[in-house]
Amino acid sequence: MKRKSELRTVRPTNAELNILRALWRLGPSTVRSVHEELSRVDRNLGYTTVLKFLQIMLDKGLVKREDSQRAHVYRPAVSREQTQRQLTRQLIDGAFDGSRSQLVLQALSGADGVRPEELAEIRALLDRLQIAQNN
Amino acid sequence: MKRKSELRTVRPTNAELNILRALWRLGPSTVRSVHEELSRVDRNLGYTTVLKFLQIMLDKGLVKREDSQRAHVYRPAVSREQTQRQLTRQLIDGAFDGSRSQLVLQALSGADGVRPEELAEIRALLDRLQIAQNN
DNA sequence: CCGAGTATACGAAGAGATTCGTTAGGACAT
DNA sequence: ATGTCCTAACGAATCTCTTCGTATACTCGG
Repeated sequence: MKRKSELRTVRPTNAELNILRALWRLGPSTVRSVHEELSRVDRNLGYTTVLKFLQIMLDKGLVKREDSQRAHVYRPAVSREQTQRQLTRQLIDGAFDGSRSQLVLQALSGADGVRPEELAEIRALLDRLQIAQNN
Repeated sequence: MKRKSELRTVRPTNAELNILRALWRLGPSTVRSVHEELSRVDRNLGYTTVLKFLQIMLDKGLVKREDSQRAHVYRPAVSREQTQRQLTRQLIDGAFDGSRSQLVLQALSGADGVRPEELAEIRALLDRLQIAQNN
């Protein structure tokens, strides 16, 4: 009696996030595909574990399912960007007292490896923001 | 038989992070102080709940305790910055496939409220990074 | 039709996180 | 000394997350 009552999107747990990442990489996939993909990294991950998670995530509304075929096909119901936004906001609120820029500074400082083109991209975004503010 | 075996710092849970934030704000505090501080936001938080968490956190090495007085005084054993770094790294790895700059772009875009001085600060940091790279 | 192989569904165990109730002891005013 | 008021300590209930074992059902080649 709760399946349809998703006003806001649910926060994926760590394990769920792993599954979502596989789905974002692979696109619509069977349980088997997802399991194989994740097995590359975690050798001991069980098939039914993945299946169970996908069922849970279906219930939470994190994935959608096409079950016309015997092997059901799952796909993400939340976008990568949307999820990244959600988790980032959560971190900002939870650990940076709501200060977006503190997070940015944290992420950039001690930066051994931010590539030049990334720096340029960030700089470009800053320019756009600053222009927007001057209006 | 595990108290002293902290090679790396433990990831604080959500509730623990709340307590740490209170301690970072207040400085060394009794259970009562922390409880009062957190009660402002969560009206229903019990005193013994806070006490229990502080005991757990002491065990995990997240806080230190001065128990010469009857009312023990707790203080953070991990710094705010250290914890922010840890959690940020975790988010980058878990949700941004290790790309620091993707997180930065995410945090800045859709930015309704990044104040001008914050933008300037970020820009200054970028300058420093770029100079460092040209050496 | 039957068995081997592959799928989903279900339940439950075990670990971790969260929250308190209850107990017991110290301080101190009466 | 006794009752009141704080305090810490424990243990336990509850919830969530993670992981599988087992049961059951479908499919297809022989």
